[in-house]
Amino acid sequence: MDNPADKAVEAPSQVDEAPSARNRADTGTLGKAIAVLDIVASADQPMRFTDILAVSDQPRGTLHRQLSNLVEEGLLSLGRDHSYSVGIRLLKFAARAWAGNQFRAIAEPHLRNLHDLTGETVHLGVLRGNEVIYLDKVESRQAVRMYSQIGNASPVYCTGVGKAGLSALPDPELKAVIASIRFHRFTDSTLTTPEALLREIEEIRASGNAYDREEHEPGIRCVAAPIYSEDRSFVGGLSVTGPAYRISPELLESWAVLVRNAAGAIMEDMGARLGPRT
Amino acid sequence: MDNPADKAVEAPSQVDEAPSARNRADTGTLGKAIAVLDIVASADQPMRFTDILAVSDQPRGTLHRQLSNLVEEGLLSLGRDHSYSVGIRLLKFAARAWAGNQFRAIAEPHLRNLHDLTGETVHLGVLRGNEVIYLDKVESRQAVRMYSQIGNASPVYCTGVGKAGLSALPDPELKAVIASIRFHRFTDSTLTTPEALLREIEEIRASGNAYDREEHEPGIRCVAAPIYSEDRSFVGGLSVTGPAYRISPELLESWAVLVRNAAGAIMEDMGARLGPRT
DNA sequence: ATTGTCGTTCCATTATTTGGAACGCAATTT
DNA sequence: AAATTGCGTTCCAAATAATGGAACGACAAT
Repeated sequence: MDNPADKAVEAPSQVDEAPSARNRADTGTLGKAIAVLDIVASADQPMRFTDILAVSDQPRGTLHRQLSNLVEEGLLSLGRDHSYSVGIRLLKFAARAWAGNQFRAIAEPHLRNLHDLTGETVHLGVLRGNEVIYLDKVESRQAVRMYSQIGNASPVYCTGVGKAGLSALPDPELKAVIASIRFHRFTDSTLTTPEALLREIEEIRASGNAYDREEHEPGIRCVAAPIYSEDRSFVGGLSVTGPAYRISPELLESWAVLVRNAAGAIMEDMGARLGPRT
Repeated sequence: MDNPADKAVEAPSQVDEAPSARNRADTGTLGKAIAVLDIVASADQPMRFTDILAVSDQPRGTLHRQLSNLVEEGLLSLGRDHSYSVGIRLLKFAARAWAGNQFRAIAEPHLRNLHDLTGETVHLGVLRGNEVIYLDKVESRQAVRMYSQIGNASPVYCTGVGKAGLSALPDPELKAVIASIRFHRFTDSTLTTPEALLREIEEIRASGNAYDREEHEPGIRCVAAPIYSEDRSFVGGLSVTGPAYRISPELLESWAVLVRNAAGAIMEDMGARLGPRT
């Protein structure tokens, strides 16, 4: 594996204990088990015991019991070749999470409207740590299978929705999230340093729009805008995405205001339906 | 092969720990936390603390910490009105579970084929305890939104896929599952006793097909067939479903062989791709 | 003001997780 | 064939985290 520019191996004394108390949230035994689950879920292929042992920092015996419990609960499934993969029980949970998600339900008509206006694919996502999780999407040709994008987790620093979300975070949290990123160069345009990212966040805050200029996938551009609750306890975004050959930078920019308006409308609706409370 | 008179015969040295020893699978702290998660996920509406307290048999302090941990981990989300709902982090896990699921991938072309032959909706599901979880579906009009059925959990005893799956279980497990069912009468035709269910399982074993004759939803019929691994460690099924006004019992029965063939083809494919190993 | 409900916090007791070491089994090497 | 290596699994005393009864604070209704 090549580590060209992401040699930012450690910035040791950067974030001292206090600010980074974010991820050290002490969720006890559950947290450790879910961390193991996350390792398996984040892998591109089924992992065997030793693979997991290498990346988790748990001792053999402990890890084995954690995996066994996860399997027993149906959160993982253990193939006959001793490979672990994510269990189907999670489908049930996710189906409920999706169907019951207020934000998604409120945003949906606005996504459709934005799609009608632009003719391109519209995505809705929320920030979760240093990832963005897509909640919904609207596109013309439904040839793509369900679950295609929904539920997918992508990095914050090279997606429109991700950067839009970051721009809505208060500075302390923003710094904490950025500090937790391990930058990977997906394309020539990918931002690979905290400094470059921070600089762009400032621009996004000024303009109200984030752009993905083929930073995640070559040939894919998008314009996004942030969506957030008043207290910033909830942060997400929506975006319009299309192929570079069809979407010129100028066209993309002409959609910026539409995206901002849609984001604003969604926030207004959320305020109306959730917000009258102090 | 049928064990006709295996009534309440107790196999003394068998698993007679306790009738409910099944769910006492000792997954420790994790199991308790997931049980709480399941309570929230199974509810039709967001639950408040006291609601959960009433159905979980945990003391206040304990439950509160479990909920807090689940929220902290993103498996639950806590609304400002103190209501808990399933967290979006589960979407990420589920997306991986779905995309990486071998069974689903192998079955997909057969589902499409079955849909082409019948013109009606085809479902694929697996057994999970006394529920069936739908993994995939193929239908003509994609008007229904994604996640519509996929990931949904339905009772085993009143769905085609569920009863088909049950018929593939070895008797001890079958009895254990049936013992764990809390029967609910959805329609006039719903089976509501273990005896009636067992009787029907025998018929399914004999014929190879399970039917849902408007037992779950009025006006909805389906014919199903079981799919299982050789050692029965994995059990599921597939079905063709349609509205009663369009699907006569005779038509439904004429599809039975198609459904059985599709199920057989899927099992063959699974054997080829997973099975040559002893 | 008063009572009741609900969510939250506290802390000594208790039960669970922990993790180093050893085991059993294949596949590979000598 | 015998020895070795790699891998998943099991065991158990020590360490740690979960437990749960009780008290607290906020808010609403009386």
